[in-house]
Amino acid sequence: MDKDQVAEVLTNIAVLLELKGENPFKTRAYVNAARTIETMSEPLAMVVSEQRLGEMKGIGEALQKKITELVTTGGLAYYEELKAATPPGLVAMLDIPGLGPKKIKALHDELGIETVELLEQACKDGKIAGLKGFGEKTQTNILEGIHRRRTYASRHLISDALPTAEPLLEALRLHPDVIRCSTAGSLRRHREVIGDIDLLASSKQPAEVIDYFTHQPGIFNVIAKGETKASVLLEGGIQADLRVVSDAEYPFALLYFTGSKEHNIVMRQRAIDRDLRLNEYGLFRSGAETRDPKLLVNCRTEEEIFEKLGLHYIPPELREDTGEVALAEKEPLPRLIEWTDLKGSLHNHSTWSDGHQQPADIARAMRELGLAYWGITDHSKSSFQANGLDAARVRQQLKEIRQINEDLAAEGSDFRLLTGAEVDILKDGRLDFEDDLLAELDVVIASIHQSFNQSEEETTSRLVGAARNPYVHILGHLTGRLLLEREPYKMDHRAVIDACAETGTWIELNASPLRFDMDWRWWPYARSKGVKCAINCDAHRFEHAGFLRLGAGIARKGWLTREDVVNTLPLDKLRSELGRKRAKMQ
DNA sequence: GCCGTTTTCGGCCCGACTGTTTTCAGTCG
Repeated sequence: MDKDQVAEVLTNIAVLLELKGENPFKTRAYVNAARTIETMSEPLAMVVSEQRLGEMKGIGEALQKKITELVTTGGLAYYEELKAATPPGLVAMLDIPGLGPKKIKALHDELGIETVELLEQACKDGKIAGLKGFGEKTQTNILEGIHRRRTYASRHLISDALPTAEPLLEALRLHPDVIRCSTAGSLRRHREVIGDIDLLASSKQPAEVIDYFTHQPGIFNVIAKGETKASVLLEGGIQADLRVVSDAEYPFALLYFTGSKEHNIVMRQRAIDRDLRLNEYGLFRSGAETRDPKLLVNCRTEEEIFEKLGLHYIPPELREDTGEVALAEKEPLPRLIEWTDLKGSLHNHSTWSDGHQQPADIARAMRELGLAYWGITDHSKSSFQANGLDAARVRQQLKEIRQINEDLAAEGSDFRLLTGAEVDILKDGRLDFEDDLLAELDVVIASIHQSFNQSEEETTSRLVGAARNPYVHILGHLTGRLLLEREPYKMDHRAVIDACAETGTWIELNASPLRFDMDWRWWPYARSKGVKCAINCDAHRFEHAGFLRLGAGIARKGWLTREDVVNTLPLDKLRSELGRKRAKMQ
């Protein structure tokens, strides 16, 4: 078993233990161990065989044994026993809001309820309200929760959440009682997929702000409403939570609610190590009363809180507990890329294949946006579903684009289209075009669009092979995933990144909000190997140029700076970089 | 289940909200 699989088993064990009613700290030990395994940089099998598991934080004697069993035998008796003892329907019930392990256990023990369907029926029959600890309201809420889960997905693309959050935030900004406000949570951290929208405001009149918020247009219903906090369900199916705090508390609340949870635990622990206490209300010198204002360490902004804890500032995108705190202790974090650093996108489509606009119109639109260049890289012939081009049509398109560029030059414009192709990596690893054709193109992207179900070894060797081709500049959407729709195909990131490092091949950060592929979690490794990134829109329409902004946000999560991203370069420098690999490999 | 210069037991981040109770447990983030 590899580390992802081991981490998944450990996470599942934690869920099963919760349902069993085990000590919550024992449960957490499994969650922590899963995270440690997932984020370790060495191959797990090596650490196991060298018996160095115990050196890792959070892995003691018991977990060493279990992980070793998983890695060496591919299974774990303890896990199988737990699974056998827990009806799978109970796990599904955890997804219903308001139902946690204790209530689910009670439902199972008292009424023998083992599935969501049985639970729904029991609610309708009025059997739940009579149980100790349950009531009419809980029964109704469970039914509503089951219904809502069927009607709406509970996870949302950031591209759906951002435009939903913006009007709410704007409304808060305009309210006279609101002093400061911001998004928080996973949205502020710019996660690719979010659960709900977190908003934070400071005010002297919290109840009024809460009331104002719950009466905004676009609210389907109000889930909860208190003095300082409200949750609403928006018409698009996304939940939004608002918390209102005093302005003195605001920076602490913003830090706390931006998270992530794991990052917060590290920060709190750091405060404790300095004889301080950090929570959403403040940073306090140690004392019996944790919210005693006399013990408060004054901070007006998040920046000041980091400073008081002996840290350089950590941008929200990096607050994921992937080593940011340890580094911020030693030195300023890298200056992350800004979306305005981007000069164009190298991977885009036109009506020649499955795009919606013609090259001349695209050139005009992208020039007006203030970009410097735009690659036209239509599909190759094997992508027949996308109207892929054969060699003859590619050469025809080359002529058209050259003419457009000549016209641009005649008008005195510096904007240029780049010629290119998104060439398919075929099932057997060959490319869909011959090298002599690829050599005629400004920019070549190689991507997988077929045979998604091959083994990890086969897919990896297709990608490594493509990287070894001297004419391929970029590997496109590395894993083929479609967020919330399609799983990535199996491939070995490390091996592919290493091959790119060796050959001078760039890796795409496909900025389509359905893809964001390669995943941000792999960019620090790629960066450490000197592999460059191209943030590409994979645009099929004008509007997709806006993906540059979203893509830059994901690149920031991957710790990327302007220097790591090739399409921050001006056109002449980009052209010389595009020539570098071809020169090196000939 | 993990951890430890206050170390082999007794902690483990912590507060708001809801619904059920009648002082609090469970859930959530």
